[in-house]
Amino acid sequence: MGIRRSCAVCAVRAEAMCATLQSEQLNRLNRIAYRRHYNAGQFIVGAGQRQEWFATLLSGVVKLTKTMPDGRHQIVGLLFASDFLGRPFLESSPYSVEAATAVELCCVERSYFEELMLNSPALKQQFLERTLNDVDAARDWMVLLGRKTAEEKAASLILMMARRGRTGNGEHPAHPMEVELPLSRTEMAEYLGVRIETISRQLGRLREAGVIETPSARTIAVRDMRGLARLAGGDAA
Amino acid sequence: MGIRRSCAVCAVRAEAMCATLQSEQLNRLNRIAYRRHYNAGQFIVGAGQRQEWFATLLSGVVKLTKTMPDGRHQIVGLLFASDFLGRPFLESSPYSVEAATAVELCCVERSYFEELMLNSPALKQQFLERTLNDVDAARDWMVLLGRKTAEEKAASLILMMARRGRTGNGEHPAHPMEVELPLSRTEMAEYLGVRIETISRQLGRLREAGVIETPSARTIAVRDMRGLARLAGGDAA
DNA sequence: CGGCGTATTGACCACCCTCAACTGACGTGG
DNA sequence: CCACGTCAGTTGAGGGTGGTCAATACGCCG
Repeated sequence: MGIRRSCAVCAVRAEAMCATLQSEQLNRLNRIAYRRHYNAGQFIVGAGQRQEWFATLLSGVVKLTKTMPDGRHQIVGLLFASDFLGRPFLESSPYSVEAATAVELCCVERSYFEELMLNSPALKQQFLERTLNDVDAARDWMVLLGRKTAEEKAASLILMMARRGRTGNGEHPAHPMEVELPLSRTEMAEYLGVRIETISRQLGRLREAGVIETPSARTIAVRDMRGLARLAGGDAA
Repeated sequence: MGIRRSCAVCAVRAEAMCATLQSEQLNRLNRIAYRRHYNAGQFIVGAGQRQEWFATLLSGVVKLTKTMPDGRHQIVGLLFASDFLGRPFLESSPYSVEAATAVELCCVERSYFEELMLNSPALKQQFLERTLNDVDAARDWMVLLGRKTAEEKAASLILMMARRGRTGNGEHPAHPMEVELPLSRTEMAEYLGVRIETISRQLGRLREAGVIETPSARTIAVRDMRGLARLAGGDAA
């Protein structure tokens, strides 16, 4: 208490989109931005729904999912800390947005953000480059979904998580490096385009191959990063 | 002869990104833009290669493909007339770019385009909105790759082509509506994440179901658009 | 007509899906 | 303290979709 929440002490400030803002704009942002909290599993925005605000993800993991008329799900993207949440210039969200873990957001009104983008070329540039990266990431994932085997898919996911969720303790991470999965087996399956049983079996195979250990259902220890990358089918995907 | 190629008579001017440019900028563009031609199958930019120019696609179809170390291919995007070709703000192309049909491009130097985006907020806005649409399209395709059956994939592709390649002759297109496929069977397979033989068989099934006819290998006549959409698994993907 | 590349068709099989039973962790209540 | 229910994950058995390999048909061109 006492310390007002402020951009100055924001944990993701350096990596988030607002990093480009000038002090004057930042002061204003500081006054009008507000927080939202969600528990794991809660819906944030439904598909086809209009979202009246945009946000930067402060902590937790958010999943973007699409659902077919008959109920088949596909996770089409994950958001991590410092990522932007929202779809400007479109009336309704093209997918549903859901908290995969407990989530903390830093939000601004839709209209404010759109105005800010008009007045701040640097912000727009930031947003553009992020969006271009999103396209690249989505296309990378298309290779995984369309061309990789179940084992390669599982290995690729663990690899991605290991690279994202850096422990941050220096150049040479601990061996075996532990990865906390923000996804349940069901969510892993929805992300990789396979069934949950297949996930279980492939994790078993990776364990038998000696490249990972599974101390608990949500924890994976990578024993052989090189071998894992090889089983993932090469990173040129 | 006589008529100098000019933006004023450009067939895709209204839909292309340069539509936002003011007359002064357009005059300059008119002087320095130049054309490139490619035959079907030719490489335009190799993966990992630096592209010294960007372009608007005047005619033809361009495919963006990714290749795994062992040679597996996945088409991760198609470009049609008026689409933008290039990846600003990145040193090397994240995929290889190839002509699917004969292709005509209207090109400008990379440095010129990047400068133009700095000076023209409207152009940058255009580009941003296009890129956001690319993300949405890629994510739609992720649903197809991860969740649809082979039959749904085939139906979805034909449906997409039917909607893209409008004959332009009014509200009620001819019945049966003919679609000229810009892709070979191999390319269809690489786009849908299946084998070429599967494409053949699924087209056969759609023919037996009475929703399409195949007058020639590259021509598909849609007899029952509604039925095709149903077999495609619903458009909420 | 022969040759070549593309597409189709057939036979077989493997990978992954489906359905089902089982295990383990956790929480509640008797 | 243990019985019981619940939920997530694992494991097993069997089957279907789509992959693999091979032969055949078709279209185009010299």
